Amino acid sequence: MQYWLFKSEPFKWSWEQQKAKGEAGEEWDGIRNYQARNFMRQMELGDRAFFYHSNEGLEVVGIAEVSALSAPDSTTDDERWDCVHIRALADMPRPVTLKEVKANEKLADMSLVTSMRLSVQPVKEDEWIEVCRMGGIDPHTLKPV
DNA sequence: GCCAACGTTGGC
DNA sequence: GCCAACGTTGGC
Repeated sequence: MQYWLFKSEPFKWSWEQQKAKGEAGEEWDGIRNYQARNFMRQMELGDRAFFYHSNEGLEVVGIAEVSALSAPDSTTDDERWDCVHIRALADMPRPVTLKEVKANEKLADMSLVTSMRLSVQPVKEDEWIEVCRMGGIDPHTLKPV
């Protein structure tokens, strides 16, 4: 399994809206960046992802999973762009802020810190575990700890 | 609201 | 293929 991070500005598409979609999940449309698109093409069903609120909030608010493989983005006719679907799995019992991530030496190489503007990012396994620990969630059961 | 970082576009 | 201009992202 691979790990990822999706950024969204909450006034455009929030974690609350994502959760409201439930099991059905939702298309992660609107990505117009090659790097982000390429990461989505690498995703597999069941890959886990952090849901991060940018601009407002600036924190990881929940955990989602990839629920559909990358396919043409329905919001454009431009063949270059495709995207996955994701489904909300669990709230972060304690949202992990960007400030906390930056303050944690173990997360110094995390894309959230080093590639600030990238909206879909890979997360290494040890980073995944560390952010889960900070957020008070068990990375396996997704239950609060 | 500002502005730095950075990706994309287009002229040459 | 270079690089200046421009647009967008996102933290502050």
